Amino acid sequence: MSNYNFNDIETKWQEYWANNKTFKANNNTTEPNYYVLDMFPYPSGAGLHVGHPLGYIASDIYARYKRHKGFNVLHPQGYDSFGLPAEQYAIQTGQHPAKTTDVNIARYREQLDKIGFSFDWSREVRTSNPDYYKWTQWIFIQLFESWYCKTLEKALPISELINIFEEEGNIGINAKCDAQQAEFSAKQWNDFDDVKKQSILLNYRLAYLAETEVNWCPKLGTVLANDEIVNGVSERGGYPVVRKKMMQWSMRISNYADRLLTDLETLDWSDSLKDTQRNWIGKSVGAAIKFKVFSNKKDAQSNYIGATIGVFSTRPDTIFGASFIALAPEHELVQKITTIEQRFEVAKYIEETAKKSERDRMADVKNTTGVFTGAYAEHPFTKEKLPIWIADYVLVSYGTGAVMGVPAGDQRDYDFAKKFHLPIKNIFKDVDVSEKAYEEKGNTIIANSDFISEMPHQIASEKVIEALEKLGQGKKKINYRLRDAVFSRQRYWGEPFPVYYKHGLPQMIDLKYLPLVLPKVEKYLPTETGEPPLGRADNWAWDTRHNIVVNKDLIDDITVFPLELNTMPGWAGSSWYFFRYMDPKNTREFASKEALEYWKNVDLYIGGSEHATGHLLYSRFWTKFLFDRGFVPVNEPFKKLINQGMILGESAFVHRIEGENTLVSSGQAKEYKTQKIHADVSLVNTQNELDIEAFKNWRPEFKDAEFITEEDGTFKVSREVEKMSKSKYNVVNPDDICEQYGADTLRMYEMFLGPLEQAKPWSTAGITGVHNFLKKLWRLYHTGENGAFFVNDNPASKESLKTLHKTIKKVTEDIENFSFNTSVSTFMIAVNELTAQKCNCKEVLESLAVLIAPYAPHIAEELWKKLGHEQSISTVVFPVFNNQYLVEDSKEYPVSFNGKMRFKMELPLSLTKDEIETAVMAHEKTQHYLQGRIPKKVIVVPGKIVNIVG
RNA sequence: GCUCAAGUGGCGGAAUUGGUAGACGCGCUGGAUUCAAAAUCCAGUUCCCUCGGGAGUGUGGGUUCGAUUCCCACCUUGAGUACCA
Repeated sequence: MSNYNFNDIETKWQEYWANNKTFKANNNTTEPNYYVLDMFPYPSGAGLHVGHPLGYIASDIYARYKRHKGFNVLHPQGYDSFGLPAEQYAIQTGQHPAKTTDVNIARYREQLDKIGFSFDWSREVRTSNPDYYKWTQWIFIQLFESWYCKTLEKALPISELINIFEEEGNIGINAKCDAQQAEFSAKQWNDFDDVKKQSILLNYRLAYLAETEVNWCPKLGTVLANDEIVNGVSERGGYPVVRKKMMQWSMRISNYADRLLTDLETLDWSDSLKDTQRNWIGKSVGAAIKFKVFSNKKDAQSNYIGATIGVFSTRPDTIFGASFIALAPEHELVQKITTIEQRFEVAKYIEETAKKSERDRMADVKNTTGVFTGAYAEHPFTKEKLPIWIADYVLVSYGTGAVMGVPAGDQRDYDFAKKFHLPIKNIFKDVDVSEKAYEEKGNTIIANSDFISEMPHQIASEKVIEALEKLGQGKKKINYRLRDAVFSRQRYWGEPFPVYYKHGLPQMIDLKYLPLVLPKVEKYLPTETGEPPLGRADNWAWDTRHNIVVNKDLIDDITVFPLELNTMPGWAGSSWYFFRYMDPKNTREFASKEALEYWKNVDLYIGGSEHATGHLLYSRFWTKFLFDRGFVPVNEPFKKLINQGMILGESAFVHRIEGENTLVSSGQAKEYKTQKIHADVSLVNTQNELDIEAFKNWRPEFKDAEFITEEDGTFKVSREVEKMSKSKYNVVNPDDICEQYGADTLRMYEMFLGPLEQAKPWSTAGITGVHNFLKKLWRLYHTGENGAFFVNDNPASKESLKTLHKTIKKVTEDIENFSFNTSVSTFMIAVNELTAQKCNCKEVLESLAVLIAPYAPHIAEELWKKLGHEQSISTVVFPVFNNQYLVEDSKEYPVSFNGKMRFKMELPLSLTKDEIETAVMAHEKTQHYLQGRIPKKVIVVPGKIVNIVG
């Protein structure tokens, strides 16, 4: 007697894989290699729910499949273990975040192990481990020691830049750096003192220290990157965010904007994800135009105040429609150009707008406000004097922080002109702008515009740019929305910067003395003086004579200096971890040249789309940088990327009659005015019946509540699909599923739920179908007396071979296309057919076990062993599809005409090629299609398709 | 507002170089087995119907011998982004 005892089987094989290091990847083989990666998890205290493993299961199926196909597969896993929740827990409890993190990781590992993943755990990485963040610090130093040459479009060592400065100054340098950098000659450079030189170099370094306007979250006590803010509040916690100027480390990611954009073309990612990154980078092509500023309307050179306002416009063709210039309230020229009469008004307006938070400003979009500066800008062609206004619809952080107002061509300019009674000049042919602006481009023809009248808008744009260049008042310009990434966080639980400050200038600690390990602090909060938590550490100064960390009392600014108090953001460690897996134990390099050369980049990366503008962009940026500097051999980290869809929860609700302590079953709820209250899904069975007693215990405030049931006496809840989360009481734990149905059932069911990339609700109700399938599969191999294992060596029947090869074909295609959901169906059909055929043929059943192994590895291993094999099934070659088994037994021939027509026709067995051609030509539908036309050629692909060309 | 994705039975979903729509599973109905239940097995299950058939893949058009699939317009839902000049 032998039942499908999944718990025993799974425990047994999980131990076997661990003990035999079955999935250990080799760094040096002659076989082809393949790198399958999951986005490593942040180990939160809540543990895993059934949604988390979805992507891991998919990647595991693919990794196992690739092993069967003879690849040396790298399939590692680790933890993104620096992060906010552990720190906030530390603030509340005083427990060191490292401890919390270790506990959480242990729990994660336990949960992951139960699902039977083929991870190579010998390569585990943890970003919070000093052996790991040593190299995060090292990469930071490399960024600091690099600049970006625009001519070569690559990062170069800063030492080369210094050489150029010494020889030629900075006049010939085509670098992307801070725009304000003044020109200097070689002689001037050599005469600068060290402090001056260092501060100039900071303007070129890829990691640089600068006073920047940042998103400050007072509640979290830290700055946030743009991608960490959602709807004007912090992504984590939902706290308000304000703009604030602070001295911060930043990354010059904007240097890479163009490459990050164009190289998207080379990647096998989904279009929607590429689009998200394109939008985020936000390239727009247009013109930079300079307007001379005059103190009044009169056309006299004496009124020119010696300043120009630069604007950026994507529509230089509309320049003759400009009727005003608008500046952002924070624009640096505001003070300089405002006339005496307008000073008071302007100051008042700026004060008002400064008070508004980012959020208020967003909420207030429809409300057009502004104030006149008293100054005028000269139109470069008409010499007309356009009034200069200040308006808060202009953003200081985009373009130049100033726009030319063209009411006819832009709705915001139009609204502004209407409100302040500025002229609206129609510069479009046959277009009505009396009600609203005309923003379409299409085939617009320009009118009333001097030398560009009657031209289509694209040509007009080019002509205007040409003319501006002649005047020296403008040129073609490409603008990006992507801004440099702030890299400092005022937190404890992150990588310390390997930086100390000598006379206020940052100095890097040499690699030899890394890692610079996080110091101990008694509290994880900022200091009373507003310094980050590291300000509380006593041992936090750098002794340059002994190259060690010492007590900060010893700071003398001669040999002992203060260390940086900020830490790195969460994305630092996750931007390069995929390289570390290649050589995780290396103490001399972040990964050896050989390992990097062997594995190259990640072949398949699976993870959530929420990282589109964060992790995935930063990783690409760092990889390109490391590539430029020759540290890695690849320009892009992730060749193919799949976003798994989220698994949603099915929340359960009980209906409560408003104002009463009475709960009513969902079928009766329409009769009353009710409100819905979340009930824990574990208290509800698959028929949506609530366990009333358990519910009362769970929510004691309903202990005495009255329950209005259905007529049959049951109490039903209503269901709604929501995100799976603890607060919605709809979390399903994978451990429970493994316990009740087994890991193989969980794995197959998660795949069966629907397409990998699609969001879908979890419903435990349907799991029995998949579980039954595995039981049937088991029975297929146990047809002996009393359910004993039984196979025979008889040759396979034609029928069974057909079933088998149909299945091989479909499953292979499915795996290659990541349609894991349909191959589960294919397996079900195969098992049903083989059962009906009473197939006991060893040969067929062996192949079937291998086919199923990537999906349900435990049962496959067990069956494989019963079939008499010693080796793990994971070493077995995947079955190969053989067309002949389908052809020989098939009477139906799908027919395709020149790629346009397909139908099935009944043909006798074993026809020759010529006979098939004749039959096809005589076929009624063929005749109908051809309608007397004579085809040039008939192509016959055995058993599959007939193509008629002509 | 803009960008993208998706709309198919009671439910999750199959089916694309355009060729029998609804595979597979859940649920439901009936039957077998059982003292009974669970489990298992078998049959049925898009809708309408006068049992001959008719309608049908969000809506309306178009291309085609033929459209869930391609094209146009619209509606709905979801995701991202948002005063980006």
